[in-house]
Amino acid sequence: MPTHSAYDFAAVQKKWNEKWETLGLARAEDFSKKPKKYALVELPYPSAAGLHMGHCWNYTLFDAYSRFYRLRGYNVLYPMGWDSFGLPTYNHAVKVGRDPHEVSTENVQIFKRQLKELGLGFDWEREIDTSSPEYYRWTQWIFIQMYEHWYDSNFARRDGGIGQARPISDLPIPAEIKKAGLKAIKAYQDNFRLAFKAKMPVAWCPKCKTGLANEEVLGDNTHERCGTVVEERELEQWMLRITAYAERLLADLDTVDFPNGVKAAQRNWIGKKTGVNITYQIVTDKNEEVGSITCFTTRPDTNFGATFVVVAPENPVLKTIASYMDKETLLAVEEYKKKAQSKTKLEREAEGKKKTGVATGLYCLNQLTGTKMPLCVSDFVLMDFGTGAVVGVPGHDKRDFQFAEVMGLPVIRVVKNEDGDISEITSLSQVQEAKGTMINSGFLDGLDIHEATKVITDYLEEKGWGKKITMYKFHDWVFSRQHYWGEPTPMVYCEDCGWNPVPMKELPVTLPKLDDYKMGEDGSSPLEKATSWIAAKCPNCQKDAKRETDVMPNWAGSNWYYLRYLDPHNKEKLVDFNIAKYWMPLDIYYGGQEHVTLHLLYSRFVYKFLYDLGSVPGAEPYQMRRNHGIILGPDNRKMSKSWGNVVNPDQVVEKFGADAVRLYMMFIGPYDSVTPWSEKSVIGVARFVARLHKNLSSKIRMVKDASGEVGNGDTVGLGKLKNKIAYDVENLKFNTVVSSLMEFFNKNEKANWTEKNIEQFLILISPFTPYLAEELWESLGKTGSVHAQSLEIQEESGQGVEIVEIPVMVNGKVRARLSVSIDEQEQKVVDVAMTITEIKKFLPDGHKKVVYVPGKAVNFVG
RNA sequence: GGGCAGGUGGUGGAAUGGCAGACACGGAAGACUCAAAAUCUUCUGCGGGUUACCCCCGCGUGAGGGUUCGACUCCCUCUCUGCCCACCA
Repeated sequence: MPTHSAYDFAAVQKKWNEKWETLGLARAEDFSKKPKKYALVELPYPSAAGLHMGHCWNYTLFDAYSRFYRLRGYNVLYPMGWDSFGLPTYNHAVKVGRDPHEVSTENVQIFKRQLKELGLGFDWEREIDTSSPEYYRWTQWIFIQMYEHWYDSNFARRDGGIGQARPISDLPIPAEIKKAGLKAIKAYQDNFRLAFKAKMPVAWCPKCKTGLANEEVLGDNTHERCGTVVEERELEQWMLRITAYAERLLADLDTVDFPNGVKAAQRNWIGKKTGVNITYQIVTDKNEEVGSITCFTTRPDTNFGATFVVVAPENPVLKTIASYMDKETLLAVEEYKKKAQSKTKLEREAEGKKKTGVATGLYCLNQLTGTKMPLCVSDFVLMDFGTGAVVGVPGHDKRDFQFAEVMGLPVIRVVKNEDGDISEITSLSQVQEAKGTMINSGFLDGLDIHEATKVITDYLEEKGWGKKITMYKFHDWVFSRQHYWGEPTPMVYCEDCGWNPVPMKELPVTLPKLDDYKMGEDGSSPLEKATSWIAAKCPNCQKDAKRETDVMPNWAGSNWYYLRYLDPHNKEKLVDFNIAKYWMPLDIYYGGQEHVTLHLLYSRFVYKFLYDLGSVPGAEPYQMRRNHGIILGPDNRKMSKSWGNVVNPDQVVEKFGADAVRLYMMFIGPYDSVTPWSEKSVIGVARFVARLHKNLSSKIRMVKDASGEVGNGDTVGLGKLKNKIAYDVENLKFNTVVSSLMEFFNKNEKANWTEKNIEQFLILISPFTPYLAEELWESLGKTGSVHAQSLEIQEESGQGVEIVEIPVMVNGKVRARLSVSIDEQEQKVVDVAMTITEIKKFLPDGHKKVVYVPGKAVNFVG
């Protein structure tokens, strides 16, 4: 029931939803001569629960944005699609015993209905669905391209940069490999392919029964989707060599307009560090040499203070020296290994304070000092960073100090603090990590630590003890999932020929329908039971072979979807190059903070790869990125079923009308804020919509009765309002768009409006309240849709003399106001200002100075 | 531990270095009504003065300093909150 007026918004919405369906108002035109604008919101994951408020918020803001730019004469592309592969749909389908294809199709229908009922004008002719074979054919194509390319980091690129993906056939093969035959050549090539298979320890979710990428495992060691504590398993997995693109992913961040936080997060995620790999010989207590260990360090300057070496329990070096360790020690190492693999966040935090470890009984030789450093094992050293081994400098690294304390290892000071302190280091608080000059360090003594780092690095390289190295924190991307609802990996395994890609003309490899979609109890994919689907011919020798049963992760389809909107029905190519050239890069990409290191980084990688292939026109897909905020529940907590504070979009649209909900989405706060839903505030904008309807309806009646002659045109500032809103929309300040509209209407509600004023006002509000504007446009007797009009915005310049009211201040305190022409002479303004009674009252007898800023302020200083 | 973003009324939030608190919610009073809802009108940062009224004065954007004729805005120090990453060598 509408509660605020006689405005029957439900009927109006129904009427226009039906009419708009056929008009194609949001159609974007390839190669149009109008300026293009490609605005993208992250495509949703369609779930049975329907849209949540966050979707409504994001999509409404950019619907308004798109409509506004269309009115301003832009060729706007604002598309929508479905990221429909993924675990939630699969899990839901299995739970209710149905085919995920059907469940997914139904969910899409729910979403589409809801989007339309909010008046969101997407270009539906470009709709895509990542789980449709026509779409994932190209996801598979990208995978095969990666398989058939390697990264030549010395290749001179056409844009002047260094490093490019090249066909695997261009990979130089060493002579001895060539001699060894085809199998050896293939094995060699496999080491360089951008998509390759490798045995990897992989996080395994026992609930979802699938392997996960590191990125899908949260800090507390749980699966981000279901919250289950993950285990670790070794599996043969497809990997994508994203690390090959690390430098370009870093460097090109400078060329795009992303928020600082996003750039910082990506840099941090890539985690580039330069340092030195130092190799130490491992010796027994009888100085028998039994092996060697390489440690990565960013602080070689402190190496004179090194007193021990610690390796991760998983470090393979331990196997090679196992025969020199006693049984007890080996058992202890095994314990640490298990612990390292199943630690929760709480356990890690507890151990952050107290470290434990075990000494192997072996030693590493510090060539600098000639001392024997005990070789220890501890789980505070991580296998997946650096070399999985650390040289311990307890005097100048807090973790090393804690470890030394527990293990009773010596602490040597090699850096003099800035305050000159050179006392013995006996407590954690004395451990100085960042500043100082070298002491007790032979030829380094007296050098600043940064200078010392350079000197020692060169020295170590010269001696052959160490090697300068650049390290990255992130890893190649595990691209296999052991479940059903994803893109089949288009690879076939032949006993004789090994892995080969499915020929292009046979794509897509479609996901087979099954009788039973449940996971096997051992965690095997239901696809493994699809024997007739698995059976394939080897693309190379035509013998019987088997399909890959692992599917791709849910990021696979969403990595490149924005390209398919450009050319969604192309059967020959992923996207036509010239169409891509017209639309790319995206003008703005609006999405969630949670995607900045996953989707946003990986999709940049995929785009760069496609750029190397010559399939797309530029090196970066997103010219501008903005992150959306979060709408909390009315109780200021994150909306969640468990709190019972979820606000349902359907219900609020029914209660307040789509226009009011849209306006509230704009009005709720800055586009990137975290702010609670407040039904009280919805009432405010609903009142405004009702007032607009009532008041403008009667104005329209008056104008029509008097044949357009009644208005005397005393509307104040419609031109200024247009400029203000244009500025606000450009800067995504949607909340002040609404307040400006309210302010204008409050001022002019009772004025007489000319027909022209009403017309212009309706066009102006149409992006924000599309139904109301269209309805009133019709009752004004206008032909065509209000959304197909153009909005004239006058530039500020050339308007003649502008009068502004400026504050007149005495000693910085406002005492009066004064209306002046913006280009009035200073002396004249000051003279007038001095005659104001208020000013005379406060002006000291002999004021020293007057500051006049034209159009801004006058300030008398005493 | 690192990174990023913030701190403005009772609430959500406005403010290219130039009138702090726009706009809205909530609240108060009044109009309409048998009454209520809805709607409309006026007031609403804090403290004080004059309080018959117009008004007048002081204080105020997390704290402290700095730059400036002038600072919510720029700089420094500190503090608190939120988010992200984190035994990253």
